[in-house]
Amino acid sequence: MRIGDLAARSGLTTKTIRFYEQAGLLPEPPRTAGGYRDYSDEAAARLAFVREAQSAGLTLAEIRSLLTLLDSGQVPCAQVTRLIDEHLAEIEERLRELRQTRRTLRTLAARAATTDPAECAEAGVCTILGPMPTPAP
Amino acid sequence: MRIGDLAARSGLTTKTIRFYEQAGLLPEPPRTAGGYRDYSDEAAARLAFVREAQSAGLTLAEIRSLLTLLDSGQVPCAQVTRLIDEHLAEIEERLRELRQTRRTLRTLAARAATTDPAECAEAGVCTILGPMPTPAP
DNA sequence: CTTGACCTTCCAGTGCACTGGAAGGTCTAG
DNA sequence: CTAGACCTTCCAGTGCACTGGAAGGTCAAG
Repeated sequence: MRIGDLAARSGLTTKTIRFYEQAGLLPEPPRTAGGYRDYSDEAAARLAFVREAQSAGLTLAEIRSLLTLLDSGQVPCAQVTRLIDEHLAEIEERLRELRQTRRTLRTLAARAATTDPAECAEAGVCTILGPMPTPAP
Repeated sequence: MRIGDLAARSGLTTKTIRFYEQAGLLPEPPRTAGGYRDYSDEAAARLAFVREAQSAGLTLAEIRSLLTLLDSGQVPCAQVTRLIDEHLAEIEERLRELRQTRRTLRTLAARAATTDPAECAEAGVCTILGPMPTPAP
């Protein structure tokens, strides 16, 4: 599979795939006689993993270290488990934050729904952004 | 309140606060005779709102447009409501994504827990990163 | 043999959200 | 009056994750 096919299959650009290779996220594939990169299906799975991890908020550096560990084969799996657990904890934290923000925005939305534009005009500022029920962190 | 106090109160740096002012997120405060910025308590609330919105994944540009709308006073509150609803939808989407990733990582963790390091050594690659139960998007 | 799609490397630029540092002004305590 | 903390502006740099473009090579179809 050439880089264009892999790009199409993974939903990335060829640019991004070369960038990931250079960043150590994707191993250098074999080349054809003409010098083209020749990917196996495994590469697509790897890219999928990268995107997955990325959407979890992991940086490319973190993903690289995770992949390097996974790849090295002679890795203490316990360490892999620890890494995964760490990232799970991070995700839980982000979930909590997001839920908090959703709560805030919902409050905002409710206030906006019951706010008369006229009332906004009276006060100098739209009353929606008033004292917020935002528990200080 | 001077910028250092505001920084301490909001958990930001003075640099960041000036940056936010320059970015149009925080109105230019009045100055003391000596030229120091002189903030009211409202500024702290505004910064809290910015951080809140930011942790929801909104960019500073989005937050600025939201604040500008809220500030202009003569804004159709309906439009504010629409904006908030949009961002709520985005948050819901991010929550969905995060939950999916959490599922994936948990599967990974479970596999790692039941994987014998010896088995990893046999296959060229740690078996944890195998075929993933990742429903293609 | 040429056209066009696709590939190669290399280097530079973008957008976001800050962050650092220089050079200098202000204010309070001793 | 001076030291030190804190403030000012301005400009440049950082880190991340790409993205664009130039200059040129490869390959299948016509």
